[in-house]
Amino acid sequence: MDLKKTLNLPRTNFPMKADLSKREPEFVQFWEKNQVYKKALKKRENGEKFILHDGPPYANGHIHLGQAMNKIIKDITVKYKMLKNYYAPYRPGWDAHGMPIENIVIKNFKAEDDIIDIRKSCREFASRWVKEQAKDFKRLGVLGEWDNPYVTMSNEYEGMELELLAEVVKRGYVYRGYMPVHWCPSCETALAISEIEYKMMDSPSLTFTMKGKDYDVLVWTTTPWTIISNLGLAVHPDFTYVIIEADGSKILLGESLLEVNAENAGWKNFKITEKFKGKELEGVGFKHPFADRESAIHLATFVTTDEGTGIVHIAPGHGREDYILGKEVGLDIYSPVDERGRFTSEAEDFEGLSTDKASKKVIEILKDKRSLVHAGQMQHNYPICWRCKTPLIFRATEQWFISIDHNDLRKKALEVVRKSEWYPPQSEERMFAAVSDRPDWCISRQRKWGVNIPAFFCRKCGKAILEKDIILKVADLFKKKSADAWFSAESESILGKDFKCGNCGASEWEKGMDILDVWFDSGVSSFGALEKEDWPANMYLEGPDQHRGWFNSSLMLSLAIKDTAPYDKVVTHGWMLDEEGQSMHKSLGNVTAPSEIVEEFGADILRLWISSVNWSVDVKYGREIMERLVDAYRKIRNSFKFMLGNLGDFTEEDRLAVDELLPVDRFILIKLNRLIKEVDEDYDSLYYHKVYRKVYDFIVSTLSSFYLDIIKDRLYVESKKGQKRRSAQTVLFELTKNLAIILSPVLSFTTEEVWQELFGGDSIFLSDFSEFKEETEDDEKLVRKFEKVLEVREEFHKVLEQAQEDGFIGNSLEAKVLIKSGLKELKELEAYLEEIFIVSEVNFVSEINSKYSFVGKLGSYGVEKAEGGKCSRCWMFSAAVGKDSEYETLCKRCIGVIKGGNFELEG
RNA sequence: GGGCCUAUAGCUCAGUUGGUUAGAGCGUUCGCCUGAUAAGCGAGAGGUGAGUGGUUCGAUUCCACUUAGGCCCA
Repeated sequence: MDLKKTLNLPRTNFPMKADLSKREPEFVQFWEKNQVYKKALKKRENGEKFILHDGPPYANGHIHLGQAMNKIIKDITVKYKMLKNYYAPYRPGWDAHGMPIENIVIKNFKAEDDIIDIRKSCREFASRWVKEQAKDFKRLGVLGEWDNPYVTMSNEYEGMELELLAEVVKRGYVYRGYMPVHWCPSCETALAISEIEYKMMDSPSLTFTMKGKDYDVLVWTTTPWTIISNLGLAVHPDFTYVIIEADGSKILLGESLLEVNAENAGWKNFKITEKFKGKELEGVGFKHPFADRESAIHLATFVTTDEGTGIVHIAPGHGREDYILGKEVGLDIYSPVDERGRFTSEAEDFEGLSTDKASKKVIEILKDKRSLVHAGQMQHNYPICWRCKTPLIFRATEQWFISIDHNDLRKKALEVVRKSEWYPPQSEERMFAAVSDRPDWCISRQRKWGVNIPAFFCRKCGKAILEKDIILKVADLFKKKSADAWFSAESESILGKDFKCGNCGASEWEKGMDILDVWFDSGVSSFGALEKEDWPANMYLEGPDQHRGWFNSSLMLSLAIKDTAPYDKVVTHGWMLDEEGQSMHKSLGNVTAPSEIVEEFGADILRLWISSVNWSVDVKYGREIMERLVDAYRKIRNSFKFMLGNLGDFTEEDRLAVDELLPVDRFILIKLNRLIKEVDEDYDSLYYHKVYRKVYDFIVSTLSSFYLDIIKDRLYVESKKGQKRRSAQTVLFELTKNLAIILSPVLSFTTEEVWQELFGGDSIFLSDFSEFKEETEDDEKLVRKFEKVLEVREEFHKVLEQAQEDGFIGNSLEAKVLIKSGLKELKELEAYLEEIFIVSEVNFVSEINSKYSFVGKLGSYGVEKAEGGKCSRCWMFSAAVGKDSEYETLCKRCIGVIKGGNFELEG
């Protein structure tokens, strides 16, 4: 008889080779076909709600790694909550309006083309990428309402957005302001904060004097053209200023900047004649270097002594701080520059000049007037347009703003920040700072692709109106026909025939052509995407840039509209970096696309990686990291394969009761139980890398290198349906089932595969998260006992290793072990020590004289050759081998199994 | 320049209120097995805790500065 065939060797269809990139799409189909997302929701429809509101990615290309990470973390979170029987819907969204799309699309159009055609093209472009990205995300295993996402360009959304704008207007937050904004003279538009880049550039750096009654003042600027609009000067109230006499002039400047300016100016002999505190200078007036007016000194704490003269030139139309100070002290907002960056007739002599040319002319004039003291160059981090890379100017324009301080909005927002939950905790400070510092929100854009602001302008006097009732009318229109309807709408039909200008009484109106800032689009997403009863969301989960972005815009609009925050908890993950810790940039060539990873390794590896890192800080991606993950994945997969292989003849009904289990089997169940508890808590705390670490270590240390190794003997050799084997199988069943469940939020594909192999039928996501069972005192005792014995095992391994390296023995079954130890735990488990050590015999002795020995902390150990013959079936050595006349090569145990017919022939 | 953050073995992570020789897993090296086999088991090597200075009897842990890097802002 071929004895090998009488063994119960593992058998399973679960392949060792995962072939993830090929087989994962089949599971995506399986989930879709079986409507797993819907069923999973339905199952928990009466459960407590957990609403994770999706921040909309921008629909202009395939997803990048950061977005993949974001969606995977969300998916893990939602799936965990789902398994815990929360009602946890996940409705993805997309941001579809905005400049990047417009810029790409517009390349196919000419200047004279119809805006409706351009917008149609934008819409098509965005639709296409919404579909592509949905595919990308689904491929990652993300479950959600993919057939019903919210998209900011849908008619419904565009209409809703205007309804909310109407509410914001009604509540008095929106004003028409004349304020300096970053302006791109090339694109002829105001830019949002997020549309500005910075670049080191050469700037002029000049100092010039302005004449006063008793002394002159030395002023510094890096933008000479703004001197045209100079209306004031600023000093720091606490700095010390001096008047010096140099080359026959009396000049005021900051004391700490005296030396550097003296050197620049080439003053040979100078002396300080007077000293002031900045605050003593308030109100002192100086003549503009060439215009016929005076500029007075004001106090401002933004003045620094890093560079310049300590005296800052103020042009309220061309700088934010200048504007704020100007407003405070009552200066005009003077900005004689048109949309192309050219001076208007208001600027008289400079009319028609670009800012660059005006700068040159200003310098010439200063020279002529002997006002220029020093002209140099400096490197400056200068704002440029993200699209055309042209340097930006600050230009005061008429724009629509949301007042951040109206109705105590900022104060309320800061209170809400304190009340909301932030993870990681430092995120709260960051958000607090972002809300504290933000200026009023400029919500209008001079672009084509977006939701139009339904403002009207009086043709006679230019008065602008933006009123609630009118907006609501237009909102209805948008809901039916999309925002495109704005272009064909007749002013008269919206406003009514006799709508008169409150200012001049005229009744002819022109539609405004501005669109809303895209941050307004996404800022109202909580209203657009969530059912009323799901509002506010339990959680927002985005990258760190959203403190200034979506976390902020969403908060402001929710407070303005509903007086409450849109979220209870805000979770931030880190930024995606390359192997060296540098951020990924196309220009650096260190970008990795998620599709590359999915193609080469599989989505489950990507998911495993995300789960393995502490994503609350920045995350590094690299080749070695992935290779380690692949190794880890294989270990996990093979362990499942081994367990499934040994469950081929086992079903739930074959399970033994806990009190029928062998001690080591019970021990493992208790360890599994503890693991479940810890992992549950770690999921709940968002410590996903701890989940990974604990489960993986459990599989590696507790299972693979210990438990699975030692029970092979029982599984393979013992009676097929005997208690010893069933005891181990019972535990294998619990391990397989529960490890699959607790890993399913992470390894969604592989655990589904395991689940189907184990049970077949419904998806793993329709099951429940494993429950922790309270431990008894007996359990604790048993664990302590085994943990002691495991330490002994480790010590014993050292001597076994010596014997094997020396070639004294090969397989550990060739060994007989001598132990000298008084440890009571060891004695108590004496009957199981052969199994635990995987040797043929264990004897307790009072002295060890073996050639191979080791003295450990818990005992001394010796290894000798096992006595008796080797059983050709179970490979253990025993004196009984050869005693049976019928089965000469078998041991007593195996003879019993064979004679009793307690096996099935394999193969 | 400002705000917030990161820095522990090749990699990913632990290190509880400052207290013995800083741990784990992977990888690597060496060995065993060949009944989980493009698998399994064991043992060994590997860290000036980014750097400098300070507080302290004592610092990976607290403070300051520096360096490198990240996000946001100017």
